[in-house]
Amino acid sequence: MSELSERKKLILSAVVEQYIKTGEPIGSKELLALTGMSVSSATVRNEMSELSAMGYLEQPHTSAGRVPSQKGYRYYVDNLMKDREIDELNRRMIEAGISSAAGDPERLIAQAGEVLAELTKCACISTAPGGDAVIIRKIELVPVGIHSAMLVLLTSNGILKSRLCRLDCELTVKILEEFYNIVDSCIIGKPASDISVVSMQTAAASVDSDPFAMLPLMAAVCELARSMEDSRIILGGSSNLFSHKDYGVGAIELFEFLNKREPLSAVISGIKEPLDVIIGKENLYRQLENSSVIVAKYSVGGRDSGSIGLIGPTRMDYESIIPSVKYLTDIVGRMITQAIEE
Amino acid sequence: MSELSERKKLILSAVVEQYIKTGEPIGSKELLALTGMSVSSATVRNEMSELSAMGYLEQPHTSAGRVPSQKGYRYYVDNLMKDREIDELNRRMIEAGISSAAGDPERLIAQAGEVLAELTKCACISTAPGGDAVIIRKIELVPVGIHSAMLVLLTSNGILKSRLCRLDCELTVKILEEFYNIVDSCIIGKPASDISVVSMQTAAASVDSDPFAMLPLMAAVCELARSMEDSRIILGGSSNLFSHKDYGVGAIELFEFLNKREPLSAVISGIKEPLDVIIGKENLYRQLENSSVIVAKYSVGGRDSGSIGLIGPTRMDYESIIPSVKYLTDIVGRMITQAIEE
DNA sequence: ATTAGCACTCTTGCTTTTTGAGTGCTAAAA
DNA sequence: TTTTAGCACTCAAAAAGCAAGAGTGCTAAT
Repeated sequence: MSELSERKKLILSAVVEQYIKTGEPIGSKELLALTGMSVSSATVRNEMSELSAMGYLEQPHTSAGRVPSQKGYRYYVDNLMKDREIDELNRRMIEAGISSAAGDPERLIAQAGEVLAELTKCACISTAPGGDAVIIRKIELVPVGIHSAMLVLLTSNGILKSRLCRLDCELTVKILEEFYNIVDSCIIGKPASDISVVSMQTAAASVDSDPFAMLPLMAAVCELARSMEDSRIILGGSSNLFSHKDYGVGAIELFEFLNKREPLSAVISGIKEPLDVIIGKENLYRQLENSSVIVAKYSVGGRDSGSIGLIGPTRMDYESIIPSVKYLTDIVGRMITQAIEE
Repeated sequence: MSELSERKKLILSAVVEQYIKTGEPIGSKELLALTGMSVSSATVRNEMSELSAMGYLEQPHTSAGRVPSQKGYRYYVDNLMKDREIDELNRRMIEAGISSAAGDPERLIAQAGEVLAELTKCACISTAPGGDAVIIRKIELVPVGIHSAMLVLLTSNGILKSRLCRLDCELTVKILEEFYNIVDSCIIGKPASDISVVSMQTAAASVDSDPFAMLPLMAAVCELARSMEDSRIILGGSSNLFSHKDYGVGAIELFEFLNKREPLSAVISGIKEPLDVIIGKENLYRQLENSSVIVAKYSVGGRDSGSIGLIGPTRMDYESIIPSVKYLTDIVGRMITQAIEE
């Protein structure tokens, strides 16, 4: 597939990089100045013309310069781009930005997304650590009033959710006791995905005293367990999208698409490589056809646990962003591993 | 100040209402058709001309109809607008929208804001219940690993915050015990605003064993107490602003302004009336000069506890939105009161 | 105090012109 | 065969011009 002549590679690469920098189509003269090649502009024009025919470049209209096509970006990312280390500056920013949230995995991921988004002027979607085997570690029921209590649920990946719930009857010591019995026998140590409405109902029914007292509590447990799954997706810095004139008013549509949340998990999950770049129309969703997505997985304790994805215009600075994403997933993985395993 | 003739009032009122409806400037003929007055268009023109001179109306350009000026809106809101009940439909929507979050004050406010924003196509900023006298009701420290524990803090207004924290040494029973001692004696029952870094440090120093073990925990308590204050502001439905063509591209700037969060508390606090309308340039911030803000306070157990504010274009439907806001603050206040006091 | 009539002003939408960057092609040169 | 100079051609974007229409403000009559 790498059948391009060296000169073509040089030209393609220059077009991509310059276009990323300026956003303007590149003409033959400009290109000449840029690369410092010692041929005439006519020669360059011929080469560009061929690159167009091959599908790597395209022109907005007949009398304009060239811009990279989707295929052009792809070739650039796969073959031409240098594999840089992360900028010193970016590294510092990332470290400074996330250090404050070091101990708390959920906050850490949220913070990391925020920092990365700010740094790259992209939107960031990420998943809190989790994966297949989230098990419930601990449940506490803290009485708040006579009829209400705060239910707190803690999972093996260090995520905590809470919810205030109201009882129909008074919250007696007996009820508390029975609640903890059920919890200890049927919930603790189980995967969160196993907690279903029916399993909770049968558990509640097995209780000595009034089982109806237990129901609202069990329902709340279910709801929390469920929300563990749902709320894993975190969106950060989505308003950065407005700063790119590439999108124009389309930014609004994209913004609203991202804010729907539901489709996002499909966007960043289901990659096989540790880092993947999806360019333009390669995306599943029409709404992303002018965007590129860079996703990387992070792993906790040696196993894949979540991923962090960046969304920005196709014309994004791949060469500098990719190392940042790589670095971030790396460090975040290490930090969470450290926080959880003692 | 109510020195306008009846006819002028009728005209001003019609201009405001029609402009709110269509967004187009109103000409003399259209106005005539609208009000059904039995005079000629020339007369109406004279009246409009006077209203312009008085500052209640203005024209985008010489040959266009009139639109309300800021002063015009102000007069309309203060004197002309009918004091309606909330629409049956809106009431239903609100009730349906917030019922699911009934038990949990923080979620309730967030949800209420979301619903109100959706209903009115405005952005909604609100403050979670709190006010001066938030006291700390309960603190739990749930061990997670040997070196880390989840700190959970619950306040009198039903808000719960949690944070995972790491210790430098092992988390022994002794440390737990001493921690709870400090908590019981120095923290529980105190207002959150009293929890300062120094008071925590002295508390930690008073402990038998290694006081350094306690420090990270105390720091975390501080941080949580502080975050009670900071995170009270909730922003909802801000992307609705994009649906108003009034803002044009200015919507982006406004959106970014709102997303900064910091200035928002100044926007919705500091009102004296139970419900206040701030129109256009009356706002403190330049970024809001084309917006109006409707703020209402809600009270929990008889005392002011927080507020809910709507932000939309100056050309918003005051007459129908105001009753909705009034109703929502009312019902939210009642619900939280019920949830907290048993 | 109203009203009819009319001249005047400006936006809006449309078409036309101009300009300039950039190409593609051809024919000559290397 | 590859490169280059030269030139005609294309097309978007900016500028300029034009016609229509809505709406006003003023004046003089009612």
